[in-house]
Amino acid sequence: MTALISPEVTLTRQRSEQRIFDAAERIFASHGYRGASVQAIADEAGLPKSNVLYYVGSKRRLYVALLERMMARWNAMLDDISVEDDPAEVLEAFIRSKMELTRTHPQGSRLFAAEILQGAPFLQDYLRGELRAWVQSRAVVFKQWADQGLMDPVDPVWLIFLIWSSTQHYADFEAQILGITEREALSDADYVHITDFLCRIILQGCGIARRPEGALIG
Amino acid sequence: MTALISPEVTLTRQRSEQRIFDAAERIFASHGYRGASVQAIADEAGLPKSNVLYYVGSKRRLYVALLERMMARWNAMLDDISVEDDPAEVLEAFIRSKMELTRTHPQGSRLFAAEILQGAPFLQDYLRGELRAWVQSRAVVFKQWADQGLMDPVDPVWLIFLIWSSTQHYADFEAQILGITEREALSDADYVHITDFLCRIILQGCGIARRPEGALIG
DNA sequence: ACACATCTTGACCATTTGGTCAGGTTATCC
DNA sequence: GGATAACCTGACCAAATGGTCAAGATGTGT
Repeated sequence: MTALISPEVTLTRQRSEQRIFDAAERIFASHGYRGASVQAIADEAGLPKSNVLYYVGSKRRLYVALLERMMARWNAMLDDISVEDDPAEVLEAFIRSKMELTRTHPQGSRLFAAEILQGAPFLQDYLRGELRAWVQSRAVVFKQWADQGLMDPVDPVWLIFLIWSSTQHYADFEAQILGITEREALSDADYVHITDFLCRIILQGCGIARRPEGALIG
Repeated sequence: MTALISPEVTLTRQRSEQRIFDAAERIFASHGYRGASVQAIADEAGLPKSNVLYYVGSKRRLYVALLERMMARWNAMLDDISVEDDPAEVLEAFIRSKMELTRTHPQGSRLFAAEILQGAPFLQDYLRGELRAWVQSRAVVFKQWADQGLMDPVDPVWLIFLIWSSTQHYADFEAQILGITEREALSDADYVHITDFLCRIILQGCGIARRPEGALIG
């Protein structure tokens, strides 16, 4: 096939890796790192096992690549905030974008959950580095908002975890939710309702006036 | 050893099963059903593999027994409610007991999460039967409270999921939480703070007056 | 048409998997 | 001190595991 200058990537390779990655994400999401077998991933992708290994090198490398892909999506969602911003807008945007990540990438969300469940051996650096810094920087701003009387004085870190957990849940526990609510799947309309619900409860729960139109209240 | 009338259980058996169950709960919680190996469980329990299998019969039976043990704990937590009850008290008790389950049985909580993550193949009946009925019966009462103006008209089912998710999170995502908050473990004091935080946000978020002392408000 | 890198895959390997079993040890009741 | 049921475990098994490799198929730039 085409003789390419080193770092470039064939079309064939792109297509195969796409199939493998998507298949692997499903399998790893369901069964975790150890519970997933290369054979199962190959079957899911409709390729021979040796072909899968030709592209990804090893099960471990494939898993790490998938985690990195998911962390990249996560990072893409996180934008900066400042004290000058409106708490209502920021928190609502935060909830909505996190929920959107769950809705558009349920498998990736579950993959992430499975990794945390096994003690996050592959994510220690990320959690203790980037993500910790991210949380702490938001926490500072939340604290300032509370000091200014723009929201109730709640612990910012638990608040962030509340938003993460309540949205993440709709990917990780989808099977439970579908079983209980007698649904085949969660529709886009369901996601709209749930997101509105969460925005409402959490903003009101923090004592944040919703979209105060004007400016400061304190 | 003692010749026992059939259904009774030896002390030796009790002790061995205890060790095996606890070890298995840890391993299954970390790695899921497929990812856990009998050998790993045996090592964790400090017993030869054949001895583990002597007691539990098979990996599958062990897993199912553990799920049942966890569901029993869950059921023990769920008590009945009626329209006459005080919404604030009921919701707060609900949050507190769910959080207590998470705190006292983190491994079991994670085991449950892993089972749901893999699509809940062993819990379909439970989810679509008992648990669905439980949710629906609470939903009816919540709805009546809302109609009486005792709380905001929020969807009861999403509210229940919010409580489940925000509490469950502290078991399932413990590794993430510890990494981000620079903790070695969550202390009892942490749990108290988090529980208070969640009660506060969720009750206020639903427009429920906290412990109104007197009686109805509507 | 030739060269050459990419791709494809069945055969194969050592190790681990869940599970069985036979032959033994232990403990307690009578 | 037997009798007997419970307990224990190393040896073993077929199947599945992650991974390697060699030999060939494919495609494209020149």
